[in-house]
Amino acid sequence: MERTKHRRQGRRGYHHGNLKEALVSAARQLILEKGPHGFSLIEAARMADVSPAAPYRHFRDRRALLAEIARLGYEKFSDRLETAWNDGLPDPADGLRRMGEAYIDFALEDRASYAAMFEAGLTVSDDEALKEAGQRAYRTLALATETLTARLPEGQTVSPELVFFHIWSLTHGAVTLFRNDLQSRALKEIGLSPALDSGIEIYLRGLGSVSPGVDDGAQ
Amino acid sequence: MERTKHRRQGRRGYHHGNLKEALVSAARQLILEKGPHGFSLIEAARMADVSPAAPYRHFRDRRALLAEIARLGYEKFSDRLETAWNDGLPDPADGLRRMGEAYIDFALEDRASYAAMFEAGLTVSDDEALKEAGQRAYRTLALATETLTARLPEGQTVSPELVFFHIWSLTHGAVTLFRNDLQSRALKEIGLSPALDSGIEIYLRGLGSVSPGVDDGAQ
DNA sequence: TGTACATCAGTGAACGCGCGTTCACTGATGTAC
DNA sequence: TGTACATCAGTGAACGCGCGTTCACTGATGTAC
Repeated sequence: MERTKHRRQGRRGYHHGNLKEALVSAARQLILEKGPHGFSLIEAARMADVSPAAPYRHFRDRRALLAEIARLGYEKFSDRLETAWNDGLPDPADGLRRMGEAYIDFALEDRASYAAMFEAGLTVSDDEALKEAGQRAYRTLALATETLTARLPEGQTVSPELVFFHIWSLTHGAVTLFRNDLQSRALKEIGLSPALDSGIEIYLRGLGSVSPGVDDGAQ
Repeated sequence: MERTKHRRQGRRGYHHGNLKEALVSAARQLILEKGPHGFSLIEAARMADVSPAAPYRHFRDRRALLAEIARLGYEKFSDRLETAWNDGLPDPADGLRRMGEAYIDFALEDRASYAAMFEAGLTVSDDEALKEAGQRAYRTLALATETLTARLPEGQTVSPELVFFHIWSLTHGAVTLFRNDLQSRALKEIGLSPALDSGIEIYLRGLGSVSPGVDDGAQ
């Protein structure tokens, strides 16, 4: 088995067929195992049962593959966030809560993409398409917080940028700490999503967009 | 100059004198430039003007040097947090605010150590001393949130672990996003410390430990 | 339907590189007497 | 104060490794006629 090296186990022959996707998926798996800094193009090629030179037919270099994974991640991420936001209906606070959940779901389901997006050290200048995909996600998050702050009760004025920063920090931080096992046993049992949710709840109450002491924030 | 390689420019001769510290400090600089995954033992040795084998007189391997940096970082971090907390006087909320600032200050002043502590992928099982240093910082943070939740007004009950998680997530997330340039121009001008501070303020208000609408939380 | 040919998507060998680590060694230092 | 010697903290050469990337090449595919 091992010695009949090219006996098309999954391959169609000389041409792979959809090597690009196969490399992306192999890379994702490697990132999962070793982090975005540990993954290697050669190993991804090996996983796709292809020579080390083959990836260069589809990606300029190592970073380009990483950037592609990040880009695809941002697109999927944006889709989910937009769906969750649902134009802020019936209430911006509800939308925000749903986005928090969607954020967490994505980060946990697709750890590899999330890592490529936020831990790979890619820069906006790396890739135009990546930049645009990132901006789309950014705009979605920003829209939500702007809507929320615009509808705050009178007397309450907080800069939307600040609210954006707070909520995103809380969410991103929660994901990071949770993934790195930097939290208590008690918290593990509660689970990430409810733990973050209660944090957003408390924050929104502090903001004044939810009546204090009331669980369901629709008003 | 360049060719008279060993004409003691900072070196005392065959023996370095305090190579261990020199390596730690060189490694910190490298981590700053390339991140904890990019630093190499050989390059640190080169910076300390020493042969590639020399570090092995002081560190078991590459990870051990990284772990030492993380350990030293945790100690300094804990010192600062404990000072900031000041036994929760005059008020736990004040202590928490000061800790937030101390946290940010440390993370910004000593980016390299912070990266070694939270981004190097070191595990608790890597090193007993590292584990203990980390636990000390952890306990300090936990003590603060426990004290805070214990003194919450009647009717307000939130698990201390949750509060711990929220505040730490917010803080860690803020640091991470800020350092990775993932925030708006407006926010950069405000600065990290005030931006986080206002986030903690809002959260505490939501918790009920600060009267709503009042800036100074002493009651 | 068959053939010539351009193009595409692979191969596999090779390169140079920097790395982590080991090894036998040796110069410097400190201590016992 | 001087000497013998153990120990410490370096040297420098070498190893094997996996990596990113390039190159001339070639098999497979699709298209024009």
